[in-house]
Amino acid sequence: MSESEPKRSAAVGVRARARAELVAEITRSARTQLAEHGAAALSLRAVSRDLGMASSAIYRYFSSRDALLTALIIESYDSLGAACEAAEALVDRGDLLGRWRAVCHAARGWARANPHEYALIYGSPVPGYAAPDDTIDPATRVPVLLLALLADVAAQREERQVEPEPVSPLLATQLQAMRHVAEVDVDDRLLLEGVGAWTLLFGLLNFELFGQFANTFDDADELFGHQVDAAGTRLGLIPTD
Amino acid sequence: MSESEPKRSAAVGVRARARAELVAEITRSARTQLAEHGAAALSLRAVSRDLGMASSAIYRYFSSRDALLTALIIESYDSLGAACEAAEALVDRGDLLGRWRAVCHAARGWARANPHEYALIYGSPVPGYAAPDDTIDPATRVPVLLLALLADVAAQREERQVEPEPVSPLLATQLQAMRHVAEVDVDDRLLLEGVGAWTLLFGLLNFELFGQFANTFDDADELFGHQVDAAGTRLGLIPTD
DNA sequence: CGAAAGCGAGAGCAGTGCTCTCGTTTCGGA
DNA sequence: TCCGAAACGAGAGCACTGCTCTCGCTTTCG
Repeated sequence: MSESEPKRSAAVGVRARARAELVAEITRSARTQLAEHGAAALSLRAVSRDLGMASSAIYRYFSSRDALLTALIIESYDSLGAACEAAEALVDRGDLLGRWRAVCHAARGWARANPHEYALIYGSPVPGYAAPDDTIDPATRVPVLLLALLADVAAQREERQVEPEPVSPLLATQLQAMRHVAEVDVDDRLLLEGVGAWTLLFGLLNFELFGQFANTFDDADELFGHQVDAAGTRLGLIPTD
Repeated sequence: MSESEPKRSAAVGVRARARAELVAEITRSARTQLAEHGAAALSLRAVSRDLGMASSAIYRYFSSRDALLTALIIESYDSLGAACEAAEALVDRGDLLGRWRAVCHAARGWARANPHEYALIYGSPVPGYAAPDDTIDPATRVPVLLLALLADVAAQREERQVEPEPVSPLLATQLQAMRHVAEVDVDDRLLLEGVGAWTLLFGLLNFELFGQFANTFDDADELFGHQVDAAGTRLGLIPTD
């Protein structure tokens, strides 16, 4: 536990400290490269040149290019999640539609400001790439945020009677597992509507950022706002309360 | 295959014929590589080795790796479009929900059968890559198919009065441009609903194929069917007619 | 104090996209 | 029919990549 007798009390150890700093510097340089030229152009050698060290030295800190990419993926998920959470937290808790809108527009704002990071996490995965377990937690931040919102929707309209959606055993199990992730209680119907809204949100972002809207909705501001509001209506969110 | 017609042969030219064949062989080999290892692993040198020719010779037929990729993109769009069109054509014209379902499930079937091709056209684009004009036409096959479906929806329910959706001038212009692509007449409200359905469809496919549903909807069959039917309901499609 | 582990540099390997040159083959106009 | 021009394939070469291995040096720790 405690090293209570360091002769020369060198805190955490000069080597460990240097290591942490170098890991941070490497990811910082890599993040810059990612933002400027995209994940495909991320080069370990370019990072090493940027830091003035031999390319082989990078491997003391990241076992492979994929490992570095994984670190960037985690950072990106966290960055997006933080942006959405921050925007949503600013809205009055009772304004459910406002909270939904805030999440959507924050996600879009982040994606447009960081297109390469967005493509890294929501675009085509690298062929041989298997997402390590470290990535699934940050990846769930936005879904968890939406699940909490759904729970508040369910709570707010609890007096109204909703007839249950008939779902198959498999789908029911999957929905139950989804509830378990965020520890919320939402009926099947609303949960399915939420999955649809979540999917639509990132479908819109994919189309806009990956060029599928090109030549038609080059300016997707209003289309996005309309679709988000329509999805909000489907979730039972009403303008003011 | 008789070469006893010197005039015809001369007209086509042995060299032009060889060229066309080689272009076809190169794309065939490249398509195999793409299907097996993904776009990132597509190597001009590997293609040249596969065909038993020097790597530099490839450049007589494709000016760059990107040019080859563009050919594969066009092929993929056409393949997906053809699959959807074929499936949709099998359904009775009056069964609008059936046609919508057919398109969606055909798209999903194609995407799952050709995941790398799907990632190539609906995943993150190559950073410096600008889609040539040749690609936009094949890319519109599925949207055009859906627009035709929407037009039939509008025609079938023409008696029912729909109050117009208030849209801004910009959005109205964009929707008008969209109508122009497929030469159909669909009111703003239905058109917006159609864009949402189209976006949701590929949002679902992206999530499923790119791993966002992992650990939750590993088997997305029923979720997909449910979301597709829900979108169909929103479009005003009813089970049977 | 001395062995062990961590570290950085450099050389090297196999692979990539792409360019250039150099003979050869084919085409098309005179 | 002939001959210059264009198309072509092969090979060498350049600059770059991820990654491995070895070799000294330094920090750590028993």
